[in-house]
Amino acid sequence: MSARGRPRGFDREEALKRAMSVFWAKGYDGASLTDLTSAMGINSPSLYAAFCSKEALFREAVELYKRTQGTEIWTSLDDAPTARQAIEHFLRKTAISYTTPGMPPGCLIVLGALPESGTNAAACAELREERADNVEQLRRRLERAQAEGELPAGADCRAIAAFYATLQQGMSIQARDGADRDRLMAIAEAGIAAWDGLAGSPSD
Amino acid sequence: MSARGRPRGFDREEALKRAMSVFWAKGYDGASLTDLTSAMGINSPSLYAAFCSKEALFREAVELYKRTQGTEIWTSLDDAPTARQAIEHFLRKTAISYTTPGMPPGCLIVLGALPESGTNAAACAELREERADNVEQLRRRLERAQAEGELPAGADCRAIAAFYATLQQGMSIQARDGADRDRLMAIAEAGIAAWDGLAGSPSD
DNA sequence: GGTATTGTATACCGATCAATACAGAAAAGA
DNA sequence: TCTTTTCTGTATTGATCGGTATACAATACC
Repeated sequence: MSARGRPRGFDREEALKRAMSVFWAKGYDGASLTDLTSAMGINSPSLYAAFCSKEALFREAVELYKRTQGTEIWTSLDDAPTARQAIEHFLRKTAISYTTPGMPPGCLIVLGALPESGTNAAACAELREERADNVEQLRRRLERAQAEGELPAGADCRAIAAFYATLQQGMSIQARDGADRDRLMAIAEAGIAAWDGLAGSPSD
Repeated sequence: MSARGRPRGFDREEALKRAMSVFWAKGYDGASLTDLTSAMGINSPSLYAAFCSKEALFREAVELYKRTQGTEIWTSLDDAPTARQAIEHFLRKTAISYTTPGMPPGCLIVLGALPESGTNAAACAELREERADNVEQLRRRLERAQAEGELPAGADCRAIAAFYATLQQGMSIQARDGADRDRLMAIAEAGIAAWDGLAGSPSD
């Protein structure tokens, strides 16, 4: 690696981690450069030299978030032997992840940038795509269960996937509103109790 | 009425209606005074003379929203003869209200101001209280059903209420993400299909 | 008409926004 | 040592933020 010139005086990964926390807590628009730089312990020129722009920094923060936060929510989807167990893990891990001590409540992907809410067209579009991806992951797991005979052929996997994704997104708002882990877990358990009604009798 | 002085040159109610639309579409922080005044067709001094401040205008906009938008969602709660039918109406009216043509998708109460997301401590607190009120309304209806014997004595009304409120809040995000009425209705139907699992076997 | 009262339009306030110009500091290569 | 390269701190950019001072216009009361 060509390490010409003055070496960087801060840990890029650590600074990114702190930027992620700020975006997570305040959203893209709510996180000012002053918020970011003071949390990262650097000045704005250093931020722009290392991350190009607020938007690029946000993109990297989202990548870091996906890589490090609540990963078990999605890995357990495919690992669980049945779709029912997959959904159980999905909801319970969500309840736990959204109330991690020392971390902002709720999910960066869900709360980080609502569409049409600000100047952040790119950030909005990126998060919306992530959310759409999440619904797809759920749908694929349910269709697998359908192929394996766990779900009846008539089950509307698309609707059930949207249902659980919607519930999870609502849990972000609940967490942000102050719901503690027990309260979130009770919602998760209700979602699990809902499974039989959904898997058994698909809506017409 | 003391109509001393120069009469107001615009319709206050109409201007408030337009302000509500702007807040609804962009949220408290996302709605700039320029957005508001240009939508309302007035200049900022007129806005401040009529509504005192952005925060007070937002408060009035929220009141107007509660008074005019999706009222059937909540009136049908008490009107429906059974809790099951109440929840059916609740979810279906939500799907319809959140995708009203010509109106911003989703709900102002849910999307208007996320906690910790900006400079709007008062606006956040107000909306959070509204959301908590909504959960309470659901809980009261379920407890009534419990008293009437529709729900078993062991049912966790608080958890079921939180579950449906959470689902509804998630539907706001789905709507804002572009889900059309059919898609939202499919989620609502899934929520209805979930009822039996919830009402029959309360989570331990 | 004259005065008091109230609304409107223009132009502006200090603060903050995201983003940079610039100069000095710290390293590598010659 | 000297040049080149890159990073850092200070100070600043133009734009926009929510909110107003001021002058003028339009009405009611007298």
